[in-house]
Amino acid sequence: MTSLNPSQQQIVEHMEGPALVIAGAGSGKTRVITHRVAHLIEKGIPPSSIMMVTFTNKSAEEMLRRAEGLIAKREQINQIVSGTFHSLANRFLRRYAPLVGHEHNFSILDEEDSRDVVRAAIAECISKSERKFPTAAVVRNLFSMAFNKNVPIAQQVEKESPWLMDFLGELEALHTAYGKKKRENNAMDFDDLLANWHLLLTTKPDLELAGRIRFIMVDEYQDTNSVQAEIVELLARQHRNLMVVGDDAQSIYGWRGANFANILRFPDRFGGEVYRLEENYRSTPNILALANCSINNNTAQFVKNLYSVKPEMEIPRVVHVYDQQQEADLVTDQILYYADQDIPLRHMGVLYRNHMQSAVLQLRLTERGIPFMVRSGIKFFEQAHIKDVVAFLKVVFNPLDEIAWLRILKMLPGIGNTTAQRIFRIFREQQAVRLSPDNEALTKAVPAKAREDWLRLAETLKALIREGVTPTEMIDTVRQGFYHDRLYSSFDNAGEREAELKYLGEFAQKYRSLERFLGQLALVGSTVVRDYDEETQGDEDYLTLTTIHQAKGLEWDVVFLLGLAEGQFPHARCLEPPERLEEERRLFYVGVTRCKRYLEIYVPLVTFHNGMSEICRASRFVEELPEHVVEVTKAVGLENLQSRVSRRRELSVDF
DNA sequence: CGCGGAGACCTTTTT
DNA sequence: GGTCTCCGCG
Repeated sequence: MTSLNPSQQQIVEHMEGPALVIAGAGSGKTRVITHRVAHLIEKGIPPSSIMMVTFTNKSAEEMLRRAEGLIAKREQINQIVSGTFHSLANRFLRRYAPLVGHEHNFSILDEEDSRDVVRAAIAECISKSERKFPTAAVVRNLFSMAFNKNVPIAQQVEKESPWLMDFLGELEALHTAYGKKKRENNAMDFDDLLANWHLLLTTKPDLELAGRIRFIMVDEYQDTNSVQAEIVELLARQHRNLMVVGDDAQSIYGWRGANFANILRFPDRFGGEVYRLEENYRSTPNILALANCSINNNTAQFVKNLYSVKPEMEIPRVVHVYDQQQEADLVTDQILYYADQDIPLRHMGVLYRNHMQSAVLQLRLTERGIPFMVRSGIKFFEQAHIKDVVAFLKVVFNPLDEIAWLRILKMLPGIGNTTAQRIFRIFREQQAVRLSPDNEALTKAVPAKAREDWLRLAETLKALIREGVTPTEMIDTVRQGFYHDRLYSSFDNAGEREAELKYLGEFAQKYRSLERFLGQLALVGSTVVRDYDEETQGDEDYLTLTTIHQAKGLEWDVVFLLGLAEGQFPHARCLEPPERLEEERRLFYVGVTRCKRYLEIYVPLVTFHNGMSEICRASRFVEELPEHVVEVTKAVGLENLQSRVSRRRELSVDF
């Protein structure tokens, strides 16, 4: 599609007031937004007064990439206020942090860091009682859920985790302690970014951002939670030029508080035009038929009439396979088959429900020499050695970052949790000391065993705080100096890890300031995954592997959907209540509608569960499809497998 | 108080 | 298969 159709054009030219765009998969949602932004700029609206916001990093990247294709002037693109809610919150708060009780150089806690802070708070304020207190992970998750749904802790516990009712008092005390600790450490977690942004917009409506933004475009509006929706409303309060775009059928973040009722409420709250886009430009009619049949099994879905403008093509395939190994084999074969048909690898995507489902395939692809890029999986920047080195940069940036300090201190032999905390406390009391640990009071707290390494640490830190040191230089300094021995003594694959640290240094070259680099790492980096194939560089052709959640907004000619087994997809935890299951079905819908031409769905007979193989049934999402929309095949040798599997199971042989 | 080993426990999806 | 927790030794 090269030009806009009339209904898209109409939306693009919609100049004033609120507008809601309800648009099906493949109907050009993001396209409408980017064209509209280009249109506004053409009309002379300053780019710096236009905001494009969305929920995930991937869609934010995609949005900006597409805008680049439409707007000639580089500096105009750079001026557009564009990103995820979290990245925009970060930008805004860097400037105004003192108004919410933080310094400008606040740290951003990732999920693991947050858990550590919660753990520390538990240790401090909950006495070891007879009762077994929930783990830090459970507590943190609870806090986050309550925030995302915008309800008090008590209500969240009562509704979703009644087994924690006994701990209600402790949990509330802990929540306070957690907040206090974050303030002491000059740190915000992901939720605080939004909460504080929201707070500023409410209490200081005259701050720069809200007034300057005249046009707001929100993509994937069905994925916003109530806090995000309110932020948008507050930003648009003055000029009311708010356009939200979404598709209730693609709402897949309900589990973290997203509420597609936000879409429904929009006309009541804002009024304005409602547009619908139902023409699908992406998929063949055969794929859409499958998608429509599937989504019609949802009762809480608005009927949508997606129709394709493309000619009929191949029927989507459902392939029954034995297990993940065979699945990986067959998918690899098919990838090579399509490659022979002159379909480049970059037009093929492999999608799955959870990261682990891709592990076997990654191995197979490597063996067969197919270059690929994992868009989501093992989180590269969250591995221990990466975090170890980054901790040094964090304390340079924010000397109050307790988590990072403790991490560093505990690397010294003879220093464990207790000593590390004692040292940190002394350090914090003597604010003036800042980054020079070769200080008397501190040195006294260091056990003799660690004395030598302590001096080396002091030296390293001194080198890092010199004026004008770039993030890359810092990383290299730590890697070659202080961290080198530790790396080789504590990991058996130290060589590999060192190579990854070198890569981290290269990655950091894009960032001159520590603030930008650390921000990137915390907000975007956690999902950036390094390409596994070393040769996958630059413009080389590679296959994409991704979770369905992160595939939203993307499209491929060939799509492989893996692991359509009951319990995996839909996931065992999402069978109840019905809303959960319907969200899973929407997830399937999202996966299917990523595909332009050739869709292959794989159904394994055996899956892994708790380290054991288990027979499972085909996913209901496949079973409930009418015969005419798919072509079902069984992998070679599968005919007798059912009985073979049952027999093995009786003998309880592990296979 | 650090540290290593043994055992329990969970392993959805994202910022 | 990997992380988190607990326990006992030095």
